[in-house]
Amino acid sequence: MRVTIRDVAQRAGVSVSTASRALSGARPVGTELTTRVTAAARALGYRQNRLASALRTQRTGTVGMVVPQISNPFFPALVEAIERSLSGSGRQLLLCDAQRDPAVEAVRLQALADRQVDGLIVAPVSAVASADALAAVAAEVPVVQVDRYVTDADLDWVGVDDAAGLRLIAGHLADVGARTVVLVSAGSESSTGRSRLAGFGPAAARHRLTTAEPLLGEYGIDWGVRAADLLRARGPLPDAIVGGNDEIALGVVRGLRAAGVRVPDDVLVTGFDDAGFAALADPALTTVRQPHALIADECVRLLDLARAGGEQAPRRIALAPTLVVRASTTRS
Amino acid sequence: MRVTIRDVAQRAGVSVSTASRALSGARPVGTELTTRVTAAARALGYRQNRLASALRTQRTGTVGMVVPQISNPFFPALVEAIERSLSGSGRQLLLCDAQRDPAVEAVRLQALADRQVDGLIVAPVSAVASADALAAVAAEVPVVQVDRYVTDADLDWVGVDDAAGLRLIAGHLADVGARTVVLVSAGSESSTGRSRLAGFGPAAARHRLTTAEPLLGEYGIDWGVRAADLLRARGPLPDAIVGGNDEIALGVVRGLRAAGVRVPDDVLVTGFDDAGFAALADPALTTVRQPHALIADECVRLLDLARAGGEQAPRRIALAPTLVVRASTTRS
DNA sequence: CCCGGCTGGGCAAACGTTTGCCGATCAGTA
DNA sequence: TACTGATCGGCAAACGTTTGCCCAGCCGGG
Repeated sequence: MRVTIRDVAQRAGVSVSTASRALSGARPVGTELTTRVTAAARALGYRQNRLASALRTQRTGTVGMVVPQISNPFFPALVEAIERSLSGSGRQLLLCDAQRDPAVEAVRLQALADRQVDGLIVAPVSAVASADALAAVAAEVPVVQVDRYVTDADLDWVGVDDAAGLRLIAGHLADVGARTVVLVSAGSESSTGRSRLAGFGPAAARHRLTTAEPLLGEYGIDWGVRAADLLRARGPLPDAIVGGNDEIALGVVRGLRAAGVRVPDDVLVTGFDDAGFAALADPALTTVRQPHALIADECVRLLDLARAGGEQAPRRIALAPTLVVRASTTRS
Repeated sequence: MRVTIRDVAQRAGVSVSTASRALSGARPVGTELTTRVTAAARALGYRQNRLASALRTQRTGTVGMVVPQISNPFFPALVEAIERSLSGSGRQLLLCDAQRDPAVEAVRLQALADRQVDGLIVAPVSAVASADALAAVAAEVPVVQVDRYVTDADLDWVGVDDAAGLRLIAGHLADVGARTVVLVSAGSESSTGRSRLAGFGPAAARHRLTTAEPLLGEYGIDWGVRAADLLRARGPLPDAIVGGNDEIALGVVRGLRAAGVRVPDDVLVTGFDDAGFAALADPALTTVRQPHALIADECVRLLDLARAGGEQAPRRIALAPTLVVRASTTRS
């Protein structure tokens, strides 16, 4: 049988309420009693039953998170950052995987809400198919979207400033002498695909880069490989290929290589996200690093704000990324 | 105010206990009442408060997991598998990151125990420094170790059969004509380092491979790079280099490349784990794939067993890996 | 007609906390 | 001395469930 606050109170010779107050500091308790209670607690090895506490206070000290797929290397980094950001205030992360399926995602969201999490951080699987479940759960508990967002829902969002990232890339490519660039990215099912596409044109124009028609598929290495072929079939290659994320970029590199095109000697390639393997790939990938820690902090801050402040206009926070130059755009 | 079982009972015109029994099926309830209760629950959109339920039943339907570092690409795959395995029985995973620090790990373990998780799945940070905290928490809740284990604690463990993995690698290397091999792995702080070292010699001998003195450092790409240099300094390279995990192997490839040694043309390299980037690397890495799903299922099974069966001798379950042959050992 | 057993509904007590309220004690002031 | 207010301990009621126990009703057997 675990030791309860009742045992502590008994050993300290005080009432349960006094013990509770002495331990939690909810109200001042005489110094002598306080020491007696804390001594008793230590002696007995008392540790609070968070469940009972949560039932009473309506606060679990737990934040739920749902990611589309944890094995997608972008998310572990984010999870880690959020876990760290939360642990600063003694909270825990309850993590779920949506298995890339909006139906699974809906179940997970409900399960987390049933567990009375204090807040929910969600990277929605789909910009449209995830909307209903997200809206439903947002009615019960503060929700912050991260990385991706659903359309038609007035929910907070925190992510990277895609336009800024593309400006960084365009600037860098211009610096190393590229004149013509083409974007290979994901289509508009995901919000990031949409905004990276939107940001590309202006960024290129700003640095006087000539662009060709973008190739839009899906985030994934396979699409990158295929896009490389399509690109070669289209005629002479551009000076640089801008990948919508690191996986696409890596696929492009692989596809070009298979055809005897060398990176970076014949064509430059850039990624987006700075997922773990971007540095490990060969050639190491020039990319744009998402500010994980900042994103995480911002998510947590918005959750706290939502709890404190009640209803407000949804906030959309786009944080500035940084450029990471590696071998894939460095001519030796 | 959320709708409680009380509201459901009221609307159905029955007592709270009947409502509870009708919904949970804990005891048979007349068919008419059952339908009335379920109809009321649906109409009101009732969803059980898991906290209250857990407080009463002493079962949270939540399993805690602590990993050394979620951004280490091996763990997301494991987390995903375990999450999936648990969701089959309607349970949730409460994930924590130990930030590679036994002290943080201890805090996380306690925090999970305080939240009354039904079980704990832990990949200990350190074979020795993690032992005390793990033993302490194991006194309160069933614990299963995964991947790594601590010495001097009688706790269940589930992981991969390192010896079998090395036999697969040795056999494959012998098949492709290698005669001399050397192991580059991690030292004995981690249990896997120890057992992979132990398995290497016999596996090589079985396939009549000549071995040289192993190089032992730590899991990580940097050590691989350094080891490649050490190896070259030592004299003529072996036919094949066996990495203790994929990161080391990739580091070795990089180190060799930098010195103008080609993989696989000049020397073969293998990894271990089949982390996500192993397939993405260039050359794609021949490696041994951990059976994530099996490991996950086994962890969950052991936890359930521990809850049901009470105290028993600790079980150590080593599951057979499979060989994945890729470019790093394929001479064209 | 009586009795025993079974079915199924409801009361109320838990689970381990927190907290509103009451009242006791004590110091300070008139 | 009496009164006021502040300080602080304790009682007991919550939080939302589940479940042990009791009891009513009913059926079948003797």
